[in-house]
Amino acid sequence: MRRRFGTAGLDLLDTDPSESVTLSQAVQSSTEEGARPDLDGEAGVLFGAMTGSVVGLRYYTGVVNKREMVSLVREPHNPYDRNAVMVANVYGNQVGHIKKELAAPMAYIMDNNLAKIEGVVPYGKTNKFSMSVTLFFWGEEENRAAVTTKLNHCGFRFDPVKGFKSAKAPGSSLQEMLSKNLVAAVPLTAEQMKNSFDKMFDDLMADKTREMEAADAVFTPLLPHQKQALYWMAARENNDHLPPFWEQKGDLYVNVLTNFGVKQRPERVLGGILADDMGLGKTLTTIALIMSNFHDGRPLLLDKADQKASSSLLKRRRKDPIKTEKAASPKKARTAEKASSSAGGAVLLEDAGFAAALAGGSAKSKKTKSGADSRISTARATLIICPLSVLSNWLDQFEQHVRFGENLSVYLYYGTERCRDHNFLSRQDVVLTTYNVLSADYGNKESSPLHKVSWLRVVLDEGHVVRNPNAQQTKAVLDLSSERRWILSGTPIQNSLKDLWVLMAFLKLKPFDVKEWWNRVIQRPVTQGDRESLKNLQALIKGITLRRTKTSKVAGKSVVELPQKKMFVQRVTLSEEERQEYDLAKTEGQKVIGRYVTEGTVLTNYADVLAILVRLRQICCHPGLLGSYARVSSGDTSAPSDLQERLISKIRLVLSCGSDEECAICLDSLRQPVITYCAHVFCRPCICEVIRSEQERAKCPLCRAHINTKELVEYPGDKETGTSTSGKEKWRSSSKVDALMGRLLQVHGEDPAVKSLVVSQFTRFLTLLETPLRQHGFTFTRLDGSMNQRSRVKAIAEFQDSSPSSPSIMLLSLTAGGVGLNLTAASRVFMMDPSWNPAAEDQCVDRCHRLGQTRDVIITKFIVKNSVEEDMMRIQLNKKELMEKTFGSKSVQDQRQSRIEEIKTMMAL
DNA sequence: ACCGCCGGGTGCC
DNA sequence: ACCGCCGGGTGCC
Repeated sequence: MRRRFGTAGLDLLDTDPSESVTLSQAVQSSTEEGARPDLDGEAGVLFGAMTGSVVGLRYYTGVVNKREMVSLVREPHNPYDRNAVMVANVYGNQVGHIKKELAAPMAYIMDNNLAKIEGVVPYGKTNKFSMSVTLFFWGEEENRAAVTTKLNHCGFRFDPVKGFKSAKAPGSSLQEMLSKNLVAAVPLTAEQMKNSFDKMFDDLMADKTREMEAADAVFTPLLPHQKQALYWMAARENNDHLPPFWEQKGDLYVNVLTNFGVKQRPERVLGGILADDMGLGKTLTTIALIMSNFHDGRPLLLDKADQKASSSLLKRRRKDPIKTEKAASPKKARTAEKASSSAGGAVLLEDAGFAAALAGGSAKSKKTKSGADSRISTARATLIICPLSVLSNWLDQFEQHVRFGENLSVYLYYGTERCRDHNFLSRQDVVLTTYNVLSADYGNKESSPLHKVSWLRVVLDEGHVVRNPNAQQTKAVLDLSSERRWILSGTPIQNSLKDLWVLMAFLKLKPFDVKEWWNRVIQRPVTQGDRESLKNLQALIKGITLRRTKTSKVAGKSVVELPQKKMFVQRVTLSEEERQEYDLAKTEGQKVIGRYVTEGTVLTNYADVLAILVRLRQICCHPGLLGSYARVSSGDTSAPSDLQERLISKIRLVLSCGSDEECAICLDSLRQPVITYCAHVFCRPCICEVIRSEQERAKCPLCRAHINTKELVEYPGDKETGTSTSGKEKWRSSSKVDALMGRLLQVHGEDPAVKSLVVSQFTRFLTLLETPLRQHGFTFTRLDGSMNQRSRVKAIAEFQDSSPSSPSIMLLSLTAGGVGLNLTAASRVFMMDPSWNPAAEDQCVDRCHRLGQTRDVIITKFIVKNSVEEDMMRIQLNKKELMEKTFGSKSVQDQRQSRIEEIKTMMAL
């Protein structure tokens, strides 16, 4: 049986390992989301705390310190009492049982998932037979009554808040906890989360500036920031420190967060997270690490000159010179194995550990290594797991960066013909596989070859893909056995703090590899805004992560030198005809909105207001953008009788043209837009969160009308009505189109090799632009949100191609593609219309202003004089300033008010 | 456990 | 003596 919990055998006091494994597994399984939904992932509220007693201490070996956190585990099959609740320390060693009177209501509460109960031992062990424990009850508000009633029925009562002083685990007195709970738990958005993490990494660049040269076998010269990463990674792998939050106190090693202590030194964490931004060369750095830091800082392969020159000195440490394994394809594998087994034992090496490693660790040895010093490693191979899409990239990069002729054996463990002999695998230098293959193998547990090898190093490429703790692939990854572990990821936090748990578990950062401790000590307190815990999290991440963004600076110098980025605003004057049309629409809009303003119903009619603004913005681009339905907008008169229909037409009005409206709750671009019966558009997750937290009392954040989940109408998607726009009608230009064409011709005249991005929020505008582009003989391609994956990839590849026949222009919708989208072929950007969301514009520019860009990037923003566009620009600037100043912490009321002000300004009201 | 509880021994002071 | 009191045995769930 494999030890998931892993450390049971480490406690010296633990006399019967087999028993403790079972125990550990009980702890483990009780914290896993299993058959019943669990609470510990969700924050919940603290119902209260009380003191209980732990009895039966003399029968168990688990020890606890003063203020140590303990876990409570139900034992429904206990032969003496089916209500039994056992108490275990952080390593899962049993300490005792909860006294039976109290165990009765606790069992009821735990079995019905009414609350999550957590224990802290206030005094540690004061006598041989029993001790007190402070119990904290956490749960959903709706279960509070049930919990209190049950406890009262059994004669128990929560301690009064005021008199409560004892049992203070760090940062967790009842008072503190209750007061924290009064602060509403506002979940961070993905963007806020990303920002706070980028900030977290920022201040720790300074001490990570030492460099290390790669081994000679690495052909490609490393850039300075890559040498820094290499130094740091090698140092992490060779470090001899206690893991974060562990301290030596007397003869004990104590975790200062949980106050748990053991005699056994906790295992070192060799590895971490390389979280550099895309394009900084994580792959190359990792290859350099593999080549340069084999055992004890020595390179994996010694080059020929070195071998000769120092052969006598190095005799005992040098690699097998007759090494012939080179199996890049499964077919070669078998022959390679034969060759190596005949040559394998030929060299005598005195350094047992090194020798064993060179020969390749054979079967996974039972984890007997205990002391940090006495371990003898037999591991040789590095296992790299990556998504299928980058598999070939790894092979290419090994090929490209490792000096030609080196006997590096890289085995691609992929395809039905893959060699499943774990002895063979453990003799490789590198084994490359995918998450799919790994978890497929893991499906037949007994026979998963990758799980039989003791790896020197396991690397999770794009490590953020391992996120769901219940997924087979996660279990497969966590169950690998390795000395050193690395996670490569540009975005270690995809959505929330929750995502980090798997990464901590993979790195075996005790005690966070067990979810209960991660939740209790980090996740819940941090999400509830506890500063102390956030500091702890920062310290934890800081210690194990290296992250540089393309804008990171090291000692005042940019990590990556990017070409310049220059932004120009080109003001466009409307033609007389356009101006007339614009002013007409504006007067009409002023009337409508003016009425709303005097009535105080701007927010109630927000969808209409937006539609009017969109209409004005469209006229600025091209009067032909006004689709037939857009003209119906201003009043409410001609709307269809059916409410559903009317709402759909409204939401379509706001979104169909591809405009980038934002959600009033998250202030970010709309995701999964829905419209309420009161005609306001939000992200579905945002508005659902409001409804969930306010229940029946839920009101629309914009107009305070009652809302509920059933009354949300989805945006049915853009049905391109494909009417007037397709070239049939007589082509008519616009001032802005003319301005663009003038620029494009100029650019082309100066240097035909320069490529441009033409960006708009209105996809219909992009379509319109196709006509003049064709007329002037430009070749172009297009990328917008409506395209499927296949055609996207094709469009990007075409555009990035440098051949003369490749398109020189890409029509790009502002929000198309993720952050990863790489359009470095372009060095000119034309922003056809301003967006409400400045971040969206920055992100868009970053698609070409990124690593790999060789030219200066010139951005031209077209802004129509005396129009909403100018107002939008101004508002954007204010917003940016405000965000920087206040961290976006404006109250909802303020936001509403400033929205109204914005609209009034724009409509000159 | 320097307790509580149980049950046997014991019985004026 | 159908009590009180004493002191030894005993002890999680």
